[in-house]
Amino acid sequence: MKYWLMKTEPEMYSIDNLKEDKRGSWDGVRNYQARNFMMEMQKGDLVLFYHSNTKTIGVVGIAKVIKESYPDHTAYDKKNEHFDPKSKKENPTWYMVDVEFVKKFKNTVTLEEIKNNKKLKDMKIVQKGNRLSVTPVSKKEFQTIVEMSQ
DNA sequence: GCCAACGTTGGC
DNA sequence: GCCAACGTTGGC
Repeated sequence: MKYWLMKTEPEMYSIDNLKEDKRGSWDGVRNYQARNFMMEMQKGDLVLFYHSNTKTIGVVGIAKVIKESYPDHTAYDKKNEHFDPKSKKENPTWYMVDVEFVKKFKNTVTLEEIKNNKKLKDMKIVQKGNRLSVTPVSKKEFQTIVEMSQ
């Protein structure tokens, strides 16, 4: 089993939205590296749910992959903000996965706390200038984050 | 295939 | 709202 971190802006879609919906499709990813990571995801993989671009930045909870990558249909929809004319149904450019709500942390593990933890210095989100919305996380890093949330 | 211009992301 | 750091685009 693998572990991941996925970023979202809570104004757009927060952990509370996922909790309410129980499950959600992670569509709209239009970055090749992030897409490639999504295509590696397997059913049962766990995801650190990260809030960016907000007051309290950090990991707010856990989600689980329940459907492995499949073509992102929002790329074909002209009215969708993520429409991409280059993505063809015969040969899709973009993919998405489905995730399920697992838990919301009692305490958000903030970016500041992550930065201050030497064990987490290799995480992509603490390295400067990283803008990837989907990144792999090691088992150790995942467990450390979970411990920090308690 | 290079690279300048432009757009986006995301922390502050 | 600013701006640094990237990714993407398009002219040559």
